[in-house]
Amino acid sequence: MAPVTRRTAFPKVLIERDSESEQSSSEEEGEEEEERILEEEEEEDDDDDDDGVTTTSEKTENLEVGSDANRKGKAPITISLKKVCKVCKKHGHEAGFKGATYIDCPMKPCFLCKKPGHTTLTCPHRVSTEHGVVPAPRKKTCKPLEYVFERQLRPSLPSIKPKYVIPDQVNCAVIRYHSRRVTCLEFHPTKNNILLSGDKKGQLGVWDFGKVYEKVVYGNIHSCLLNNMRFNPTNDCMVYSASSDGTISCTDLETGLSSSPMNLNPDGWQGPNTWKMIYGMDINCEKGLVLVADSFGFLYMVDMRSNHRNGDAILIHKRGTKVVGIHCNPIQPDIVLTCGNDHFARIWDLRYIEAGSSLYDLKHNRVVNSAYFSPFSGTKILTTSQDNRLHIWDSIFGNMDSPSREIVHSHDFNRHLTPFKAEWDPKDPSESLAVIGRYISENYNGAALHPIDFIDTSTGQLVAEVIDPNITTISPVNKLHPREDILATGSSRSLFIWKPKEKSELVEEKDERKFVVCGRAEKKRGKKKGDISDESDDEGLMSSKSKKFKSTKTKNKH
DNA sequence: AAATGATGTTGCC
DNA sequence: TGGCAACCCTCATT
Repeated sequence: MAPVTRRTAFPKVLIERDSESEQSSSEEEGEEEEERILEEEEEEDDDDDDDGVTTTSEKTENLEVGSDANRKGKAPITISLKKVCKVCKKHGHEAGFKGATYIDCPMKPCFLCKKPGHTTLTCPHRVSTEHGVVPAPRKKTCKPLEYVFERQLRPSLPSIKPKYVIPDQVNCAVIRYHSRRVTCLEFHPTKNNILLSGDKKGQLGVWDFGKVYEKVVYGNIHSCLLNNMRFNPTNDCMVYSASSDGTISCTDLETGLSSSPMNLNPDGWQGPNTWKMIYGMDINCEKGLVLVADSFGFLYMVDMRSNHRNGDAILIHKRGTKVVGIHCNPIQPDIVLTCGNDHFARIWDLRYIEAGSSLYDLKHNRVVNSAYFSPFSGTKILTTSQDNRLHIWDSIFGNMDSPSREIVHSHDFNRHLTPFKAEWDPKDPSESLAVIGRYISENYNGAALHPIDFIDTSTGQLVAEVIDPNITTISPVNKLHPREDILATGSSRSLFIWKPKEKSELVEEKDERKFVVCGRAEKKRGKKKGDISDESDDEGLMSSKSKKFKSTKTKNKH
């Protein structure tokens, strides 16, 4: 199945319920113009605001609003003839959704690439994703050749770069499984159909998506944000979890019992200046250590045999700043990658670690949400930064002074979302495919949807953008299965399992997807639009799907 | 259907 | 250094 690319995606999806939805299609934009009643005259702002920004068509629109208001004869106080921008509060333009397309405030820098002078709609990185790719100084061209070189170093690589298999069809889902938004996901290391999920409330979910209906939620392990989970590499049923409550928990999935090998807030709440939160966590299996970092820049270690803290805390990032990620190198687990709010990702050698002993400091312009070594060789590093860029460092073909590639991508989250993290496909032998949810929405035939992007980090190209018309919320949490072609997504409070569509194309009328609805959503079954729980909606999904299949081949290049 | 609140990072003073 | 306001394409609830 040829993966879809941006701008050509899903042109044939028909969202049948959309006629009754709240967003008007682009033809109906006119009715969204509003009369603004203001208490003061704004006449003199006219020239300032319009300078170089407002187009003549906008002025015409303003006139129409005014005359429209006059016609209706509503003018109790003063009617401004202008639009007011919600973003910059200035007059003469508006920002916000027009149908399913968001119009940026022209006074602000581009929401995607953060550069001034244009808006997201006209951003070069949006029109062609390859504009977002900045090649390394020592890595100019010759992509196939690079692959040959890389193969010489790593003979296990297949002789031809394999084609990516993209899980792009929702196979099953648990709707509103958690009572708060999902914060992290983890597949079981040996049982292929078990997915663990953590949420903002600290609850741990265990879902058998093979049976779909089999699910458990543990509510008493943590008291707030469950930020990270790792399985004990020597014992499949033990899971370590890190939380903003300052504890590390170790939970036995067979008995449901958990212990707390570490608590960084033993004296309870003494105010925000002392409350420690744990975000980053990873396991060094060679040493049998759980590595953990807090929100004040310190690293801790927990011995897995004794289940007790080991040694002193070590300052690894700027004092007082949050460390959000830890990752041990897959080949040499003593080499550790950390990242945090001090705008750095840092590489350490666990054998000689002390404050300031980092081997490399990888500078970013903003907070670094995540940093991961590539899954097989560990020679590449993929980071996600709040400057709306993915960075790839390549220790063989590049150097560590600057990233060998920067890819502009919208993942600049607001505070209410779980941070986006680009993650490697653990099955891709070429160590180039990565998955990450997209913040900014795209207009897909009248629906504003937030896709999940598959990016070839070696070229910067968008390999696929995955959507389902029923997932209207942003999907910041994504995990690719370690062995199967499966993607798990956490979007708001729901979980989704995606599989490739090649099989469903053969049996297109037989939809085997299953949905389970939890919590309060059940009361609203069949009433609320966008709820994929009830049967009529599911049929709607199927019909839209089959229509999509019948016309997949048409390409309308933008 | 508009208002509300939860809430993290940043930059300015 | 700390306090505070601004940020502004969320989501679910009332």
